[in-house]
Amino acid sequence: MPRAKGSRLTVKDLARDLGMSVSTVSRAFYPDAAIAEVTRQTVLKRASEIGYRPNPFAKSLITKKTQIVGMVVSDLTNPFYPEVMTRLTSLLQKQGMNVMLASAEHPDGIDEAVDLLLMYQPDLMIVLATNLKSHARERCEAAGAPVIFFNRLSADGLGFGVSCDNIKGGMNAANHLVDLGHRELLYVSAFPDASTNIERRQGFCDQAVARGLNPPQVYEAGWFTYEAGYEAGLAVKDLPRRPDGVLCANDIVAIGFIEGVQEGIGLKVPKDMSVIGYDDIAMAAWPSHRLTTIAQPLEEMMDATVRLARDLASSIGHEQHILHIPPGPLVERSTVADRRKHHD
Amino acid sequence: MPRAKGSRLTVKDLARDLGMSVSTVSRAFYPDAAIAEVTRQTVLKRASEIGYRPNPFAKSLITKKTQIVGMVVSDLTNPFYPEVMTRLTSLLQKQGMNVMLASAEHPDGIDEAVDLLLMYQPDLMIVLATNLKSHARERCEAAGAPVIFFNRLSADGLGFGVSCDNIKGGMNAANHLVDLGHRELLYVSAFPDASTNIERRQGFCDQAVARGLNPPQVYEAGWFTYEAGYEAGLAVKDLPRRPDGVLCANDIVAIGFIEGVQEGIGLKVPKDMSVIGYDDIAMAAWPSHRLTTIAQPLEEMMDATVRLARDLASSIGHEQHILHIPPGPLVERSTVADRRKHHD
DNA sequence: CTGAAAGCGCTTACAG
DNA sequence: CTGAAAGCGCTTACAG
Repeated sequence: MPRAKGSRLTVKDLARDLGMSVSTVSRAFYPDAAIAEVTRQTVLKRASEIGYRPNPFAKSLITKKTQIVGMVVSDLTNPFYPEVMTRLTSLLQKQGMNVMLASAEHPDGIDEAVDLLLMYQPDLMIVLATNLKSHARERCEAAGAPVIFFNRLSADGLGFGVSCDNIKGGMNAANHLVDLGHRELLYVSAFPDASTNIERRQGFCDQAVARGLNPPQVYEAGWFTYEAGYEAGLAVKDLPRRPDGVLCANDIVAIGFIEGVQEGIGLKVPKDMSVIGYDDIAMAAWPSHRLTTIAQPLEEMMDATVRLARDLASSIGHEQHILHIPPGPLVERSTVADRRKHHD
Repeated sequence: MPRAKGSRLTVKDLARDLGMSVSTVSRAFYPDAAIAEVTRQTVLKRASEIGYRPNPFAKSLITKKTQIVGMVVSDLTNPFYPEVMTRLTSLLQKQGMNVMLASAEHPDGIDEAVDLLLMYQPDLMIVLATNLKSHARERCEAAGAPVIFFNRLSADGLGFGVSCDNIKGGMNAANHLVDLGHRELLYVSAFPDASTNIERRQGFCDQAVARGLNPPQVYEAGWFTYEAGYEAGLAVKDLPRRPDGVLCANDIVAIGFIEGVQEGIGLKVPKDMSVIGYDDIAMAAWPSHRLTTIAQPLEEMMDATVRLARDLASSIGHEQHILHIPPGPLVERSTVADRRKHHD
């Protein structure tokens, strides 16, 4: 028997309806509570009939658990993140957690976004944002909320992280190019303070040298965007040496880069220059691009994140650590050529 | 003087610290409360010093306002939505509202996502999702939360909506093509239950007829995705009549369509066929695509949404209505040809 | 296994 | 303008 129009049903309503005490009714919603199974079933049945659900706010006041995970995003122009954000949200919801979102338009706004979310005392924060030098970790820790950095490391290497092994990924790209006879490499760098960018570059450059090449040239595109990649492509003509193989910091940069190289200075990919991306976003497979790229092991990364989230939210102790998941495979498509026949 | 490690500061702590009553302290946070201005300043100053902020959950228990807006998304593969979602989130945050996110992987999951959000008794729901035949509006209304449909209409035409005038947009596209001498039009339709799709189609087809052409052919691509557009492009060869001008349901469909037409059946855009998109997403301007498109008046739409959100959240009465904002301009790029010279 | 009572952190009539 | 008290909707020792 629903009551006044606007207001939700409360435990009291349900208790009165059932002729039980509020304590008993409340217990029915907790699997571990001491309550007769038959009582629980009666309560649950009636609750769903009349549409009663415990008010999560009142509940959190007692339990000190909010079931809320705060999610901070900023790197919006990269299609990788919307997908992660949205799929992670679905997965977390299936675990009974709800996502509160804060978006920072600029990498420097991350700390602000974090503070906003912290007001709601989330059980956990997940940071999908770029900026290595934010103070997100300290702030969350001070507020008692553990943080997971997804696809990023925190500035100090502390906190929880889920990341693919970007150094290894960079190495794989270098090996692939060297194996196919490339001799002069280039790394197109994106946001300089992103750990992904730094690690991919390091793996790529070190491995090139280890394989006997000159240290790769590095072009600082500055951002993880199509536009930055395009500018980098245009700028290739001003490089001291013309590269024959390049790794871009991620797919969206690579797609812009290829366009810049082809339209701006008339070089052909992969005939004149091979290009590899990183992420394997949906767009990389489009006929328009057919980008060869290092895949991210997205499923594994998300599963690991959700598992970690579940544990942390229920206060299961974990040493802070970074989960390094092996990089996904190098997906061969149409932007890398075999140059071995051209060399001796 | 902060207290025990884990726990947040409370009004009591601040009151004790200041030698005031909790009532007085509490009042300092409400602009309309009866409190001496000097007292308020003292409280606010000390609060920010020791880092006290009222617990929003406890607060909402009394005020029945949560400052939460629930946002439902589903149309994720369309880059239009991540951008809207994220920018809307920023704008709402500036108004003191917080966004709780639920994502439905499938259009049919929208109602489920809505229920989940409703648990948190949001002051307002915003639906960014596709499906015209969900019961989102009824459910939200039953739960006492007003709904704004962004870029969509509800199935029954009720509820609040912010939408560009898609019929007008479709007409503009038809006029542009007819003006440039196109004679045989095609509409590439996406999700059949999306109001945007239906309205754009209607405006386009009706106006073509009004201008003396045959009714445009319609190809049902089924989804707002690149892949659906690509398939549609491939399918052009099976059409009874070869179109010389086409409007796609949105940009991402258009980009896929063009690729399909060019790669699959060797026609050139715009030489053999002109194509217009809808939305003017960032990608449309990329050198890879240079898509001619009907822009959405995004800024106006978001501003209108935020204004409406503010009013509704603070219970300012409004008649339910759809805000129809005039469509943005037709942005001419490189996918429409002038065919007037070929006709007499 | 069940119920009466206390209390989570707040706000808001009600007196003064 | 200020404070003491009641109460928002819940959970959880504490008795029984």
